[in-house]
Amino acid sequence: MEADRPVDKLTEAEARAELARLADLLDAANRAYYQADAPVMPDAEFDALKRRNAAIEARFPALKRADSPTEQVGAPPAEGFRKIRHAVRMLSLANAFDEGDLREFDARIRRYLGLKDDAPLAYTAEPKIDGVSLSLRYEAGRLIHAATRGDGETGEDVTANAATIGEIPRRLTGAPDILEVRGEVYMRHADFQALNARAAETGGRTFANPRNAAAGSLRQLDPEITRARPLSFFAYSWGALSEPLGATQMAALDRLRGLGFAVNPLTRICATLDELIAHYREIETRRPDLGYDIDGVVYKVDDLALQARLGFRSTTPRWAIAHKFAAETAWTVLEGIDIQVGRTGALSPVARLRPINVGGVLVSNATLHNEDYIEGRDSKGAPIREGRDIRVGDRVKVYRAGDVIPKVADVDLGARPADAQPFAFPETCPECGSPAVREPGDSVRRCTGGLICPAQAVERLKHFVSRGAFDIEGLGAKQIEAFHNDDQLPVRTPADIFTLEERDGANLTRLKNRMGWGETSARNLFRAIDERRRIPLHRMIFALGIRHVGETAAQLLARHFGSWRAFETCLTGPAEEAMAELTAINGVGPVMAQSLIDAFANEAERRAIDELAAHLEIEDAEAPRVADSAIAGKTLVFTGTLTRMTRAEAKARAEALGAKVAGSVSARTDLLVAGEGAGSKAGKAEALGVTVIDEDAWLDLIGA
DNA sequence: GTGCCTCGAGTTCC
DNA sequence: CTCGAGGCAC
Repeated sequence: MEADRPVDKLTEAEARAELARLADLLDAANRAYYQADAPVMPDAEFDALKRRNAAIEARFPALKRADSPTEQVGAPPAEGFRKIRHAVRMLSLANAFDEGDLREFDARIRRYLGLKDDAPLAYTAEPKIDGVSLSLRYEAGRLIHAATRGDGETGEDVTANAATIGEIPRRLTGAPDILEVRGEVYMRHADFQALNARAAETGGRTFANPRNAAAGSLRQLDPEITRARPLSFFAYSWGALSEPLGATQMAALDRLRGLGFAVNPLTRICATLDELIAHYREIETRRPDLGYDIDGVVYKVDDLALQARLGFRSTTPRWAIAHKFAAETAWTVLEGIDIQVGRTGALSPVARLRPINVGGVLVSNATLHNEDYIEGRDSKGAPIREGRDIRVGDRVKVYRAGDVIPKVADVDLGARPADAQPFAFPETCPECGSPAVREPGDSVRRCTGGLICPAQAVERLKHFVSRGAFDIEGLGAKQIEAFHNDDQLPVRTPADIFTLEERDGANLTRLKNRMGWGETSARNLFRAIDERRRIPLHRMIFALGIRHVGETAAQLLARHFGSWRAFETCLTGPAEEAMAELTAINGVGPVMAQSLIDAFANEAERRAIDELAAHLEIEDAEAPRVADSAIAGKTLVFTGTLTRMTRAEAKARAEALGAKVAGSVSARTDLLVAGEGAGSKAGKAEALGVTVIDEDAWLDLIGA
């Protein structure tokens, strides 16, 4: 067709067809570039098509499609939404799946607070809306910004879109000077159906479920599109505040309602666990008639002073839990079992399924965990599924754990084909043929090929360029695969990445011979690689991909050793000394230490590390940051009975202020906090000349 | 030895 | 998101 006819000569019908063609083309290119990381057309051509699309849209605004490529930036962060750092982190919630989990939750809270089993402890219970969480910041009563949750630390700025939602006030009267309201943006069933019906009529794109519709609508680059989408909002929490909203969760929610926010009408106070369960059942019964999707019930300790005492674990508050409804399940046929080989050599079975819709998502793969799971046993050998094994050809039940990860939950023995054979888990690596062995006590079988195994090598490289490691822009998983298989310009070890430009030569001929690479993209890649020749120590350690050493452990090691030289010297020295130094680090035990020592003792690994380090300038780690508090860096011991807080709480407070808490008094103890009825520890402390303070002095010290 | 709590590693789909 | 297991406190 006349693809390149001048825009001003197009008839309306031609323009419509051309816009459709461009939308497909650009969408495919976008996906290839951003999702698969394998460009299918040169950047210049992509830009030209995009300009043409925009020109046609400008001339025929009425024809602009719902899925217009000008709206659908493939999401390179730079062109997308601005980032907003949350003043108070947006956490997720721990989950409870049955009454047992719920009783444990209550028991844990009582233990932490030192409350007896029969002491009163009220909770709020409210439906958990299945939408998109949003944080709204108001200053002096004006909406300043709206941010999505993102990773909890940093979200996306969707202020212009949020401001178009009717249930989100742009101005508040009588609100605290600073007020961050948190809640859920969602779409009601009726609105969702109407939206999809309209989209179907006009040939626009329809959404699979209300949650996707809400998420997609909130992330429109053009707020006018969001305005046309029927979104709703429930407030359920808050972030930064210049003054408290109330003394209890319920009072705070009432205050928010008074300020003009919608608060879910099914929110209740429950005085006992039995009341919580009764309210859960009631919400479950009413679920089909609510008119919007919910996926459980959230319980929170009502008393905000108690919430403050309970505080947070690493990613969740201790004072709240989400009681989830049973996940949707579906039956389908297991068409095959493939074995994937991971970075550490772990052989993981993946179920290939006859595609099936589970809760609004088409699922064709699912995890089968490991060898034991297929056979119907748990890691300790106890039977699960009454010991029924899973065979290719079986009819299996699939669900999405946490509404995300597809899993095979059960098998229908009645539907098993007569010729179905038990699955023979491979004892050699399907990728490299090396023996795959299972260490005693380990639940996974691992390929012993190490770097010989192409699957392990490529997974190691993917880890190397991943987000917490070298994070090289334009060099994602797909590109790593391509370079790994490239005979002209191979990348087989991390060091190869840093010699790419040199090996390709000044004309970049080899890279440009490859599909989708032009001058610009090649230059951009080399620039991105150069930017990482200077790398912080912790990123370097994490990037090595040593088993048991994740991001946290890498930070710990970097802070302990301070420099690459010190780290390397320790690990290449005598093994006993290395073991002693490593295990002395708080948070490093014998297993991780051995894993580190083994990695540096292996000749091939060691060579790869040395070659890599030669291309890099590894930055020293910052000296451990000493928290700014009276007890930072001190070692504390508690003894006797504390009356105003429990031991667990006191310990958490002390650690939050940078102190270490030990169990017994020694010469290294800086401070002993003696509660009522302190015994031998106090005597020992005095004998050692350790400062002893009472509970009141302790509370003064921490400013409580 | 037991019981948290966290971390690490593996997983899917958009 | 979940499971298993490492690390640590009791």
